Amino acid sequence: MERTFSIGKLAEASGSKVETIRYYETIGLLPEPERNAGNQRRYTARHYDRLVFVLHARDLGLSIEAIRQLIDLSKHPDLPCAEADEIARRQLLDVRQRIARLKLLEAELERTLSSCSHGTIAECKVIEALAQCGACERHHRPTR
Amino acid sequence: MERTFSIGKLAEASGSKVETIRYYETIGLLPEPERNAGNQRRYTARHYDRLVFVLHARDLGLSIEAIRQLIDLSKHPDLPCAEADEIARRQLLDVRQRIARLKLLEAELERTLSSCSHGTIAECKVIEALAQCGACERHHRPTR
DNA sequence: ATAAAACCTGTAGTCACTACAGCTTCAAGC
DNA sequence: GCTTGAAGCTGTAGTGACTACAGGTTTTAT
Repeated sequence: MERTFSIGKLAEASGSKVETIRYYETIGLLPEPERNAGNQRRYTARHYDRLVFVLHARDLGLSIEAIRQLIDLSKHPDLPCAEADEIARRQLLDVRQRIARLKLLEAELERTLSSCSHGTIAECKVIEALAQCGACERHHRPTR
Repeated sequence: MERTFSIGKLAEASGSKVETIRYYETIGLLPEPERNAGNQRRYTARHYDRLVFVLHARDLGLSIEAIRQLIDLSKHPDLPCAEADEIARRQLLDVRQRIARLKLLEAELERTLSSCSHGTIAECKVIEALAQCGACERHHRPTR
């Protein structure tokens, strides 16, 4: 019979948390494991593999829904992989957009900080800069 | 008497939403405006300024809590601005870390996608790559 | 045998909104 | 002045992806 381990060991081995594992089970991302005589979850290496898959995908920024789709896809190994490819491609586009946006924020914060002459709040450029409209993409009317 | 406008006009002028404005009021980021005879909110230019300040700060990634601190600071204009400066500085560090992290993800997704030979799911590198450990920073034991 | 650590379920809290239900009020056209 | 539809009101629930807690049971180590 297969070697099994507790939820605590699985959390430790995977670098995640006990609560997260139980949460993934309730939303169906992890299959329900067997229980021992005392009703405690006993995991196998297959659970570990699945959990690591989910954690990696989350680390890459995939939503739970996207991961669910990938798992569903992997249950039909003879289908073409265009869909899986598409999920990753969309994610890549999204990551690139987030990088671009964050770089704008970085520049804006640098601008904000460099203009601060460390006086009192009344003359603080940080607060002032936020009240004004720097590299702002928002559609609003100009400040008075 | 001052010119006032409705919550809808304020939303439109600021590029935000009616619900968001009411939400900011309930959590104390916007002061409660006067009401007209029919109990509807009537805003002034000062409300608009405050809202734009909050929206800009949110766009820059500041948390509601950080914005609350900045607003509190701005009520004491004679204090030194070191604290406001510090909030922006922490935010800049955070933004830079997020950028660095996203760039790792980008590289990983590129790697994942470029190795896909567009066959069937069984041989799909996208799913396979997620199951394995690329540029992964997570502390877990190696896959079998 | 006992005590501490780990586990269980179920529920509530987090953040920053967003959506909805079921009302009241306002503005424009006739 | 009347009607109608848009806009406003309050209060509550839902979102995503967990996280924390209360109050119990089981396992493990001594």
